[in-house]
Amino acid sequence: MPKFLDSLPMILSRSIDGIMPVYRTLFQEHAITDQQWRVMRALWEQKHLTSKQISEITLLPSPSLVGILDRLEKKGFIGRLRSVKDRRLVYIVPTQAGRELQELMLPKIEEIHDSFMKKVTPEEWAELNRILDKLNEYKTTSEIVLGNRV
Amino acid sequence: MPKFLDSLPMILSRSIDGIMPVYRTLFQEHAITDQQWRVMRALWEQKHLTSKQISEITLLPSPSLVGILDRLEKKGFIGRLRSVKDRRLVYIVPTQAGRELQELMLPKIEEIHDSFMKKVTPEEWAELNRILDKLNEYKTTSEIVLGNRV
DNA sequence: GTTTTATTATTAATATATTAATGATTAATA
DNA sequence: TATTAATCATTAATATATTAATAATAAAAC
Repeated sequence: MPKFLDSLPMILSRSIDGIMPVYRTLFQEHAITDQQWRVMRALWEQKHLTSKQISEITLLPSPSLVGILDRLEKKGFIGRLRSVKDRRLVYIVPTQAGRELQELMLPKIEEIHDSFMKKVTPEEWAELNRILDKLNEYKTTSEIVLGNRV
Repeated sequence: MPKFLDSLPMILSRSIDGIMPVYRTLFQEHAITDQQWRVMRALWEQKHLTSKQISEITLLPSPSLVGILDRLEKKGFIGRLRSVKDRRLVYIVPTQAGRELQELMLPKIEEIHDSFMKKVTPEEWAELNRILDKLNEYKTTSEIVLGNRV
């Protein structure tokens, strides 16, 4: 009856708990958090992004982003620019210091990424993505019972 | 250059973001949180567990657990019992109401689990676990370069 | 053109995560 | 056995997640 530890949320949590500390060592060297890096990473090669776009790219919830952007702004890594065409929008732009942080961190982030890629074959990596996507496909229970005849 | 969205943290985050809402609907019906359910689930068929044991089983960090247990206690689902043999330990025990909550929720949790299991073949599920484990195996960079000759 | 509806960023309230530190207690060691 | 080191639960400080609500603005519908 080991369903708890083998449940989907638990195996994914274990995986994340094992993976993030590898990145976190780097984040701490630059005194930023996981989420703050996600935002900076999303701004890579972008002139600007709205808060909503950043939310969609980074998967960070909008209400959380307010504080995350506040702190990045206070650290001098980003700026906020209210759109003149649609005054509801706020464009987030990396500052010079933000660009420098990106340049500094991205190569090491990619190193870490590569180190994970080396642990599995390209086929396994593709399989992982395929299976996760399959688990996230939306189907109602009845549709499953009916044998996927959507 | 889509490395960001295809990075390990991002694909796992996307997966969790897709999966948890399915469970959360049930949690909300019983007015508890993801973490609070994890604790109750860990206590299933256990007379008692120490806070530390619960932390290890549920992957919830000890400092978070203090508040989570506080709230479960306030809701009447668990009790705290100081050990007499080792007065550093605190045993967490489910109350009658806690047992009833478990009985009520566990079947539905298993239904949800089964609905996910139906989305993939048993082989795919095993593959997923195997690949995630492989990604979490600890190897130093040099060991990988040397071709796993540990 | 004015009312209604949508959208964007934000606030508010509560719960949790992360890191470091602490008090109480027990185990290990000189 | 007196001292030191380790362990457990907890606190503290800061950052983020979750859900619901709000103010400002824009788009749609009447």
